[in-house]
Amino acid sequence: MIQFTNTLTRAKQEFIPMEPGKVKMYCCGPTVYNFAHIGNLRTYIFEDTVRRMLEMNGFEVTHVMNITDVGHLESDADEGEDKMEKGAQREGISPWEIARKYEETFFNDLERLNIKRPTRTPRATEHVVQMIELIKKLEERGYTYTRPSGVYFDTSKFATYTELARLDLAGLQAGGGGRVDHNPDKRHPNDFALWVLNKPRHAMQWESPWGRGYPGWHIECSAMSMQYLGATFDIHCGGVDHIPVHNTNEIAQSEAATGCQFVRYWLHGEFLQMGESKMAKSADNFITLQTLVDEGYDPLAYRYLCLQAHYRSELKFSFESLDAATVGLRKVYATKAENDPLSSEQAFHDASEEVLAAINEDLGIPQAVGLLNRYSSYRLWTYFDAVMGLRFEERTQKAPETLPEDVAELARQRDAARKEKNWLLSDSIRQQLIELGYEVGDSPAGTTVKKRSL
RNA sequence: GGCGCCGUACCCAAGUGGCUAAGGGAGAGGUCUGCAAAACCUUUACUCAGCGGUUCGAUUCCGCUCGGCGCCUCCA
Repeated sequence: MIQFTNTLTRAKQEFIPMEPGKVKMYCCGPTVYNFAHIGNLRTYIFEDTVRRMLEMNGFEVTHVMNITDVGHLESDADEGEDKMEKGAQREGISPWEIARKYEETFFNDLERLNIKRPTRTPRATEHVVQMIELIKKLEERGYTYTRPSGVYFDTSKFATYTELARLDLAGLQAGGGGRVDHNPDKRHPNDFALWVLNKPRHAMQWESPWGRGYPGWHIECSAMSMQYLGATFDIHCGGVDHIPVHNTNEIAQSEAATGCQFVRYWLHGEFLQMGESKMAKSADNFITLQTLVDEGYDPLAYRYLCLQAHYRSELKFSFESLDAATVGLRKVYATKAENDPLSSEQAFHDASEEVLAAINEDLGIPQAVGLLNRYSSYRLWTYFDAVMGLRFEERTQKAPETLPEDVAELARQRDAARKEKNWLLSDSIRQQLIELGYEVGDSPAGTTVKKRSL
């Protein structure tokens, strides 16, 4: 039995897809105006394990992730400057080039983290027609009102607006501490733009029945998810920050348009904590995957770190814990194929049932990792790498490498020095080899040298 | 002002109404070694922020206090 904590009910529920054997899943993707940071990537790793776990259970998963390449306003206070344009100004290239550039680096990050490429990754700019159709439908059904600044969704017309986030609208309106900008065009503070009008400085614009403008940032997820997955689909994933606004609005506009349930299971990943606060692109305190690589870390060590924390708990990031994960993963890769502790079929079967049960209970990846470490079985690691995604076999079954000649020569010199008990020389050669990035050891056969894998 | 999350050993982090509170890292001791590295073995929370309550029994449920964080504006 598979169980997920469904944000809709705030309870663990058995997962049963609409169509036997098939799962339709949508995940909020990146806004491609800058590098993804490792906090963003934590969420994509979580979503990847959801998909992999479903596949291990025999489901055929259709995984859709949007690419947000339409710029949206920085805030209501900003006049016309959006993220895509901000990035474009920063780098002196067009918004379209910015979008393609960061889309590419995003996919590159996924690859390095061994995150499976989603089945489809539709771009918002290529689905403006579908968004307009959806807004038209909402307009026909009387859920919208149009003002000079745009077409808005009237949240007061959607009775279950507060359901997902359990919002207290009165409370939201009472406080705010000055953080909420009051847009005088909105009837209710929670109403949101479906189509934005009269922002001439905005670079990306399209014609629409309401005039030239661009889509509001929630509508793309509704339009694209329903196009590729249907009016109702099984799973929608995202970060916890999306619950009160983005996902809430997605539900409202989707269900108002179709009259049927939008998503059956909502799964939300918690944040990565950087020191005292969350990592944020706007705060400039973010670390990219490339930063980690530049510091000499293996992307999969970061993946391993993430696997050790439950997706619904905050994870405190530090280089100390990344170091710990690196050493830990190195030991995982050192698991020997010989003398497997689970040599009997019965033992292997029992152990894999135990690990799968952990994984299937609300994605208990951390417990599963704990079990895999405890069993320390090559067979078991190999089997469950389908979910863990640590490239276990690839990293453990590396073909014996051919050493560069200078390295081999140093090793020979060291053997000679050791034979003469010239410890001073042999130790200095060892140091040289280590600095070249090799692991050096002594065996009865002489110096052993191998490239450090991570 | 509203909504929500969290507080487990030096660090990261699982987990459970009651058998020995996972796992990883680090530390300590040992085997091995010319010395190391690696590996292996042993070891490290009578306790789960504090105080009350429910209970035969709570770290796990409830309340309060203290502390940390997130969202309510774009945000994974």
